[in-house]
Amino acid sequence: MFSKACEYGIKASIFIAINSFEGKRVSPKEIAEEIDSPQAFTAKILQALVRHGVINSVKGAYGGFEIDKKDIALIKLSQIVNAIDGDKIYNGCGLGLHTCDENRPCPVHDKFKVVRDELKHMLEHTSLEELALNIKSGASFLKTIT
Amino acid sequence: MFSKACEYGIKASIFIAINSFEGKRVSPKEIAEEIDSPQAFTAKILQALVRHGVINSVKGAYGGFEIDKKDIALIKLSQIVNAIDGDKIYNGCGLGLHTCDENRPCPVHDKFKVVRDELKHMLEHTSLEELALNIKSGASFLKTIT
DNA sequence: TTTAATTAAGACAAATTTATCTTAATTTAA
DNA sequence: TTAAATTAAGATAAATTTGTCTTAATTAAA
Repeated sequence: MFSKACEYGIKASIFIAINSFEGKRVSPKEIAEEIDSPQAFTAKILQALVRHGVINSVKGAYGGFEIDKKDIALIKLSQIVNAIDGDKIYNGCGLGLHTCDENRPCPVHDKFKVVRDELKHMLEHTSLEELALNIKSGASFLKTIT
Repeated sequence: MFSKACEYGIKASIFIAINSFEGKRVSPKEIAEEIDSPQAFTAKILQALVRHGVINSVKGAYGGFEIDKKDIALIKLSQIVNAIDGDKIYNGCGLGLHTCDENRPCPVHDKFKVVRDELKHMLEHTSLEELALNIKSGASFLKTIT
């Protein structure tokens, strides 16, 4: 469903959010350890999230990645997915037709639309805040137990 | 959402079904032309569909691919997707965790479940027959206009 | 039985995604 | 101002997916 890059991006954003609640910046190393992802690849994804304004980076000593506390509740999964995978999840045809719309639909256009609308709704209504709070409370987890 | 292989597999199956209604077998060449896909790659996917019993192949002169008429209404999209992409669409964790269940869910487990269940339901309740009939009636299309 | 037509299979190649490594640029603090 | 700590960027490599090509195996019909 999502690319690996997107999976890492979501998990990294959650971990950054958790730490930003406490005013702490985190490094790619910490992030990669906490979400069980390849560090250098994760760093690339963080760069993309910074470019898209989802997270902030501070260079130099005592630097790291962070998210403005007041933004955490406003950031939706859709923004993270969009920053990394683009909008193909919204606009792409289920069967890969270049143009697929009501006028000239692919065979699964209507059926696919229901599923995609559900996905879209989920992404647009799920905030980083609620995901981060669930991790903090122990209701969900960022990686498999070692 | 689906792999290219899966997209081609679905479109190919629909085209084969349409022709099987009329008792005609079709070749990989015809199929690839009709669904606008790379021929040799499509042939590989057809082999997988044959191995999984979704379609039949007949070698030699006057051979080609076909589907038993009586099966067309019974074949569901889920069988095609499963033959090509496996069951990861059903069992995989939205964030790639190796184990993700009610006991130890990933951050999007519940939210993702709703979307995946919708997709699963769609795939399991959409028959090759209805997709093929919609193409025949001109209500949907297998490729973009040239 | 032979030939022509066809799918099957496997080796290969290209493109994309995932992952790593090295160096540059920036920033804070001493 | 210098040094240390950090992210940014770009080159490279590995893995996977997508796509191609050649040859083998099979089959129907003449």
